[in-house]
Amino acid sequence: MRGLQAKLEGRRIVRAEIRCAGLRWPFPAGLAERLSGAEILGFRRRAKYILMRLSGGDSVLIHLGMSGRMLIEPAGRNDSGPLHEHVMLQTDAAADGGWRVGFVDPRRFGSIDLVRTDAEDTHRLLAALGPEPLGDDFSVATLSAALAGKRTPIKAALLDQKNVAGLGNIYVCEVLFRARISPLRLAHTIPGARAARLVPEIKATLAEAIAAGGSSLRDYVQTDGELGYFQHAWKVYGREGEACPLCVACPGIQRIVQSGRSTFYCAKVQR
DNA sequence: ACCACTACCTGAAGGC
DNA sequence: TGCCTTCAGGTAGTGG
Repeated sequence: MRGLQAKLEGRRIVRAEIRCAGLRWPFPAGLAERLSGAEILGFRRRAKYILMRLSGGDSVLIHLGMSGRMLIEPAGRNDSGPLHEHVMLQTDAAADGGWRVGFVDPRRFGSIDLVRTDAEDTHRLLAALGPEPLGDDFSVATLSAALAGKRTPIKAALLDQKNVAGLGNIYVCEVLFRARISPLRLAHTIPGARAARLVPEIKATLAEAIAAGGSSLRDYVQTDGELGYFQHAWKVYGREGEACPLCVACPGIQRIVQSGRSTFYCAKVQR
């Protein structure tokens, strides 16, 4: 997001190449034509979506799925880019020579759609999303209300984007560990003292992740091989069998499967 | 209504 | 060495 804003805001798209019919869903009709010639006015994030606002009243709704990334390089290359670069935009030369923006997504879980800027939040993918965890709308009171009466495990409830938007599997594991709450505990037992522990940990974990430049897949190596990703700070995720950082004589970090997803936790610390 | 489970996709990693 | 299987992730849709 920060790189996108710094390099692309105020620039005009002079070329758009669409190299496949779609990813998670088909691309909207006329995507290349509606991108070409538009000025990039700004960016906004909502949950795991990026919204790129264009002149002309369109916003581009982008989801990076799990393996997607936006590759920004100085313009000049005329080849088809790296493997799995499905969409490529080029901006005007201006003072810096322009940029080549590639949407690269090997596993094709990402998506790109268009939505009218004045109705962004009514898009079917955004309409039902819960509050932004870093916003004022997300509080002990609102999370408690969302979880009240739910018989599903808290792990699944935090992954449900209707309750809180933007948490993925890794962050939910980390957040529950930091709040010392068992992932198996039913959601309706969280409101109250446990929610009071959980909410600050959700905010702190996401704030740290954003400051560190985001997360990365355990099995997906960035092409630049750059280190310094948030994964180095994971306390439980991917650490099955390792010692729990908070207790000495416990059996260590366990891996279980909930809702078809891996959960990592310490059964002694998390209750 | 609520909740659990699966399909979608590709590449990495592990087993034989 | 190389083929085959398994697994990871987010979310819409299905089935219970």
